Amino acid sequence: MSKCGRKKYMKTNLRQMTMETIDSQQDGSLPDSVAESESAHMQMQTGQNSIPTLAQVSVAGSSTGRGSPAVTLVQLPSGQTVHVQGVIQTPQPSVIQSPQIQTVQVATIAETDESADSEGVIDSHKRREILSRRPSYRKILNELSSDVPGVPKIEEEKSEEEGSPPNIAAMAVPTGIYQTSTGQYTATGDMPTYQIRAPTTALPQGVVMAASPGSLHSPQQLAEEATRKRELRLMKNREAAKECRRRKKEYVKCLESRVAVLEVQNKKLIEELETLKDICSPKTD
DNA sequence: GGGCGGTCCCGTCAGGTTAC
DNA sequence: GTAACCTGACGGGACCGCCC
Repeated sequence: MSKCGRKKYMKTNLRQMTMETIDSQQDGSLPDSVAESESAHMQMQTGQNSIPTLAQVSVAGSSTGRGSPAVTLVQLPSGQTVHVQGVIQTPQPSVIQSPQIQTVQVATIAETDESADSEGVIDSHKRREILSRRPSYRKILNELSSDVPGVPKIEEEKSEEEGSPPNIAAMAVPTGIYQTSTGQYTATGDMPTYQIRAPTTALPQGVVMAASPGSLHSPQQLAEEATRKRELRLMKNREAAKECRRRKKEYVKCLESRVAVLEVQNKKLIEELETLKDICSPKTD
């Protein structure tokens, strides 16, 4: 396999992994609505399907308020009711909660309502859903940031006329944003290069933004105009690609931190389950 | 030192999405 | 309807570490 072939193979794998992560969250495996079924969630998280129903769990009241700890009423087999403060305190939106979820839900409703539709139409819709592009990283993260205080908001890119000089790739990168799980980005290799690198994207000095089409007469002028337009388009696309990659990095980093949080939550839930088991189990003296 | 694998970043293209 | 924007995919270069 050639080098490029390898790279594509790895890139494809990475993409698949990312999409699998997204899928696994979109299919409801994350505690988006813990308050709805905490007992079921506990079993799901621990993977112990054989555990008999030890106690009936209900959540008292606090599911609507963000930040307020949920008090869980645990009804023991003996009839005794125990107040347990849950580990999960707020229904937290998934990191990749996005309009796409809504789209799928709408599609589901539509399918239900219009059950007389032909399967072909439904299939084409489903295919469309599957193939449709995800919302942009900025959109996803900005929606997140509006829900979750800890999530940084991706800044709107400032246009050159109002922002930094165009020949400096000044990006509002939070400290440590490039630190991945492997820590490779923290090395002094790539980051400074990324920030300091003088862009090769600046338009040639002679390139004017646009000439009025009416003033173009000769084929040479038309060709020059076409060249200018192409260079302008390439330059914009270059910048857009950079910005897109930056957002993607931020998005991935956000996912990673989300995973870390969920792992901690999961661990606490397991501990809580063990505690409840101890409480509920008959004492063998 | 040179080859090789792994990783990262970049520019470009193509095609989908969005805004007007 | 279309220009502008966004992003996946591709090809390529650079860098680093390992092995011979």
